[in-house]
Amino acid sequence: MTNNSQSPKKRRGVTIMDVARASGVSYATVSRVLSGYEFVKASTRHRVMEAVEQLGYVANLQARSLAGGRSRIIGLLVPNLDNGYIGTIMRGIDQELERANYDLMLYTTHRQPDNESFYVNAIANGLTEGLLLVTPLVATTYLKVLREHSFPYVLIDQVDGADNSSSVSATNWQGAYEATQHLIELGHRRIAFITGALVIQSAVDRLQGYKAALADSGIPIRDELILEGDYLQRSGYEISKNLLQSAVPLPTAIFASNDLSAFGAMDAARECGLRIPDDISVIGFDDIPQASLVYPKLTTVGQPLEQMGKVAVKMLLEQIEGRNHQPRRVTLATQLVLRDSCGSHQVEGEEHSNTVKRDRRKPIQLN
Amino acid sequence: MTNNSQSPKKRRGVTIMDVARASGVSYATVSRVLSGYEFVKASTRHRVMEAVEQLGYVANLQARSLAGGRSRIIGLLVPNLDNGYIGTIMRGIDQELERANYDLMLYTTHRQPDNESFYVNAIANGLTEGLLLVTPLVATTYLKVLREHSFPYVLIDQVDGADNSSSVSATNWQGAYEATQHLIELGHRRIAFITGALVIQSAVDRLQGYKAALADSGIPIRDELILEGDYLQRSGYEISKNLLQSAVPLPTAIFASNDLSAFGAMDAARECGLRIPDDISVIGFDDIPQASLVYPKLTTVGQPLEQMGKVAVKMLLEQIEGRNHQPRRVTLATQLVLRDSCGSHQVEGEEHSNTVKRDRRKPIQLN
DNA sequence: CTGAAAGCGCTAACAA
DNA sequence: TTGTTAGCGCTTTCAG
Repeated sequence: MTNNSQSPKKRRGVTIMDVARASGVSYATVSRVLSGYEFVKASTRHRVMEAVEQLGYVANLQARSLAGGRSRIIGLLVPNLDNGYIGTIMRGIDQELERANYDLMLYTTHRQPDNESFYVNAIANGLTEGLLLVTPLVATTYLKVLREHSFPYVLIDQVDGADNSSSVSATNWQGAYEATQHLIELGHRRIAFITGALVIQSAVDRLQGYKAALADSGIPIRDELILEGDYLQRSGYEISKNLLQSAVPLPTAIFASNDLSAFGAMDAARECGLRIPDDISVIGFDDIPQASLVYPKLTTVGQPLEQMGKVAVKMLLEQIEGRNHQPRRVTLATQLVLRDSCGSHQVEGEEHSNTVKRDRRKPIQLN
Repeated sequence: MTNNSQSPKKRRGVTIMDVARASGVSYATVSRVLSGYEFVKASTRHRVMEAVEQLGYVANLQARSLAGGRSRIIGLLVPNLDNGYIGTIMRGIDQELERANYDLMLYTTHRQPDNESFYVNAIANGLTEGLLLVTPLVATTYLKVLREHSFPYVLIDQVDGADNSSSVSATNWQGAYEATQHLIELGHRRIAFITGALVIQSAVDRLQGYKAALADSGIPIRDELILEGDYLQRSGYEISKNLLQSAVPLPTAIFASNDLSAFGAMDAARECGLRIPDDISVIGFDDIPQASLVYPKLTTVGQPLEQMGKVAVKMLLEQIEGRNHQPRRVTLATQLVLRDSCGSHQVEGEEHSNTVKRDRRKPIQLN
């Protein structure tokens, strides 16, 4: 009978026992050395380390974690991997995790949005020491689960309105305000706004910022210029197409709630024979990597995505390592990134009035 | 003395024991039910499942895996997360993993390229059931380790020349051949080529494909038009800048070994006052998402990155699930993606000769 | 069909 | 300073 077992066999590596044998101590001592326990005779430590080296021993995370140790793994829950947005945040997360010597488990939920709660369960029960959530559309139901277990987690680019969760987000309101103001200063008066899905707080904040800026400049808010989108390029395109084909007079600028929908708007504008920025200005939000690749390069409100990832990790580790358990809400500043998709517009029958100037951070000029 | 333990306390969830108690069976039976063991009385199974449901039991992966079960986690080792390339592959991986109900552990090695072997160790010894490697620059040393442990792994976009590893890659040679041929058919004769790092097999293959196409068309291969790059935008830029400032006569087309360096080439061309594709054509390789966003949209050799991810997962699972252990090398077809960055060039003193036509797959026209 | 029991590799008291 | 030992939660024989 041949020995081709059907089930995958577990191949075992060098264990702590092997090291113990090789260095002539009990395996508890090996464990002590490995965990950096202080009171081990230097010579013993030395011998153990040598054996470790020699045998190429690497700890078995699961056993360690099962036995009450630390897995040094944190989980990242994201809706999908479809655009640079997540990727950029991940880069920040990854960098910070590296510094702290943690590993990353990636959970994608593009699957069953409802079932996210299952994940959370599995995770909380499982090998992860903490969770990073980039899930704008979460049914906040499972945040409760996490909190009940006092399981460490941090929300990214999302706040937990009712409850108190730690979160990292950006100045959505202000970013939108400044972007709008920028357009106004360029002379635009008819500024269309494409929202994100309005169940998302950040989307609402951006809308409010837009409205506030208009109001502060005494420009009437026209409902027909506010279109509800969902942060996707496709909807940005369709909404804009529709708008540009029907609105009279045409808006002279479109402010899209995120870069992706701004790309859609650009496509639509082009298809309608409009030149950007000559005939119409477009401004986005996020500053994902593609923003500087499209043509013309997109002027946008930069979110410090990478930074947000980093900060989130820091906050999470604070919780995990027991330094701080109070929920903290950190808000990072957005910054207007001037590129090529916005141009000035001659306001008819009005000399270029000195529009409201507020104290504000200097936008940066990028290429 | 207050009870604020400094170390993160382990919070325990519902265990198999709880379920056993609740359903009045031994915990071994619960385990059986959970693992889909056939010979359990239907009624028992039912009772157990109910308890599971009711208690919200979720298996502890580590315990399961430690005890010889399956963790259903596979590891992905990547150099970094810096561009859409990895992201696209990941998307494919993720999709396939979802179907098979596995989770993903992400290891980024942008850190210490040397230390990758450490990872492999840690992983092989750890919680992962298999490994996907997207590490073009690996010191193949640790592949040996994996093989010795007969640990399942699959290389993506990379082949293991000497040894026999399972791998998924694309038709690099042919893709480059076709791209070059395309340029030739457009009338180009002076075609510069920016290589990838030539320690990478795919980079070499692409170079060979380029040379072969030239040779087959009777066009001399000029060393001064072959520039060694490293797949990065920056080097693509610098190399091209340099070339465009010094070469006489100028090349009429640049074939960059990947999209990123093609972007660099485009930047350089623009800076030199050259219009694309009017003055100079640029063609890339990969077809990362950004390729259709840059201006003009990049004509490129499409690699089925997402598909490669999927196939890699399939192959890995074949190994893990014991269906197939022989190393398999799968090569997926590349496809020329025609966009806007290439134009025809009038060949001087030569009527448009009927260039070599081979049987080839039809390129696709995209926007 | 189901229970009992032996670990998987490691950590963390508890002794010595 | 070091050894002994009891689990962590689960899978898997081995007996019923």
